Amino acid sequence: MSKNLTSRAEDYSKWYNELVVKADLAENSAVRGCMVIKPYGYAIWEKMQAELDRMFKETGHQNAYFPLFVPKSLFEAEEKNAEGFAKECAVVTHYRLQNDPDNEGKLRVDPEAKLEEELVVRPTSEAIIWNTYKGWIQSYRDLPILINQWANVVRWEMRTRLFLRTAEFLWQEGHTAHATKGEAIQEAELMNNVYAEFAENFMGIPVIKGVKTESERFAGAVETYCIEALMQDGKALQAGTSHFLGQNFAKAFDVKFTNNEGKQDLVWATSWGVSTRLMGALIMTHSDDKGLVLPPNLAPSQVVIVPIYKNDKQFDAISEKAESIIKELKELGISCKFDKRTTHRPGAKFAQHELQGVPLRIAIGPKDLENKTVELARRDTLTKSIVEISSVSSNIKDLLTQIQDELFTKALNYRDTHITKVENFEEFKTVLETKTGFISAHWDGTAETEQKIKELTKATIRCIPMDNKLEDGKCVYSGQDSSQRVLFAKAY
RNA sequence: CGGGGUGUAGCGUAGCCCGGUUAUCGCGCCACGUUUGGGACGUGGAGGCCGCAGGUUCGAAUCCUGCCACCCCGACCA
Repeated sequence: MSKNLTSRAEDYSKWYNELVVKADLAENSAVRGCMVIKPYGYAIWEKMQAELDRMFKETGHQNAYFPLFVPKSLFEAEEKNAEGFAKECAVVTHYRLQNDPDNEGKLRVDPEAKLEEELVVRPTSEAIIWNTYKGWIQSYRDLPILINQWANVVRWEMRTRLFLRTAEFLWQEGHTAHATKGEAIQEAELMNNVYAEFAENFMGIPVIKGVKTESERFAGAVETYCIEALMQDGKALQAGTSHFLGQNFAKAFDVKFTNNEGKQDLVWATSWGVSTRLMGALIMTHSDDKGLVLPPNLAPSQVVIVPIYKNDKQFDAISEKAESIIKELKELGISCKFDKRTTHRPGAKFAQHELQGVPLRIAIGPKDLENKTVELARRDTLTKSIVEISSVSSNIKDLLTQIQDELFTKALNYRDTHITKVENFEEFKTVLETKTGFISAHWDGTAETEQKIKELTKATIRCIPMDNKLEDGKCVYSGQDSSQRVLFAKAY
């Protein structure tokens, strides 16, 4: 194993894969396309979960849990949804194994144990949930239902990449039921806003809120809202989606309610989700050639203390200082780890904590003991300073806030300088190949043009921004009239 | 699912074309000692059904056949 990561300039996707493995976030498993999320990576995911969960509850949602398996007949009920996911479903057909008579010591599927009806391993849970909601909803008094579930889902992807696209992934999926169309749309927009706020304020990832075009829309949705982020290599990443499902699932599962005028009506629905893919977004937004860079909000340890000593006496004196710093930080709500491993030398520890993105590092050695100082190093800027030990905790508190802000600002600057307006298709192709990033261009609104552009350039319409201002123009490809610009990019 | 490639120790590899003692090297691992302000050094040590199953041969990591797995490029996708 080489000591250094492949640089981003050399090979961005190699850099990404190495970083995930070397920073101990995740690794490939014995199961094709499925990853093992390791403790350090999972700790970051837990930070995301905790904050999202808090935000969901603050907006009135409750958690529940629905089955992993969906009977095929339920799965196929909403046709568009079923058709959209059919190609990537894992299906359970049998329920028992037996000893293989032709192959000693091996097992085989018991041909007698075939299921009456196949079970689809959920690629998403609308079907099983709406089948359940049918029993819960009779009157407008039963609405709204505002439920989220934390779960795993399976989508049998042809090609997978750690966190960005795995056959099984962790996510949350909200599924809400409403009495009116307006209320459901409001919910879908609200949750997209929650995602945007989470991405920007908590993860430090600037996002563009928008709606998807018809061809990019979630299978079964009437409208798909999304947040789109831009990665360091100029490719876009869909970081979250929120769908207004209209009455499609109510129709498919016959979910009706009596409104306050005594009339039967179909229920309006939304669903919304973010996944462990956010880990990929996190990595590709902030990290550098030395490894992961974590915004303080997401760091399992926000600060690490590395002791430097020549003998036990020095170590004891340093430990005393370290423990008192940790106590002060704890009172300020800051997490700090004292890396007192005797099995690694300071240089190795520095390198490891940089690789793992710990926002701040304190080093305490004999010189510091003498001068009543510590060395404080920032992961994001890789700068070091000598700080009086008496003021170190207040210093750190301010610095963490500053780092969180600066990471966002830096990413925002990059993003904003990588949205390019183009007026013709030549320019479109040139910008896409050389500058990369988002391209803001007029589009005639047809799926044909969208498809053609995708074939020619691999760029897709990432979204039609929410606050888009109307502007007369000509479609960048067809030359037809257009009333607004949309954002194109190559995407993950 | 189409095209290409690769399987040798925990990881990365040499050897394979042209069969022949004990399968190469680096990292990592273990023990002891010296070290500790940016990935330490020395000495010693452990670790291999050479992807699996057949075949050819006196002899196979090496040649042949079949199978399996994985990777890359396309198509598909959060």
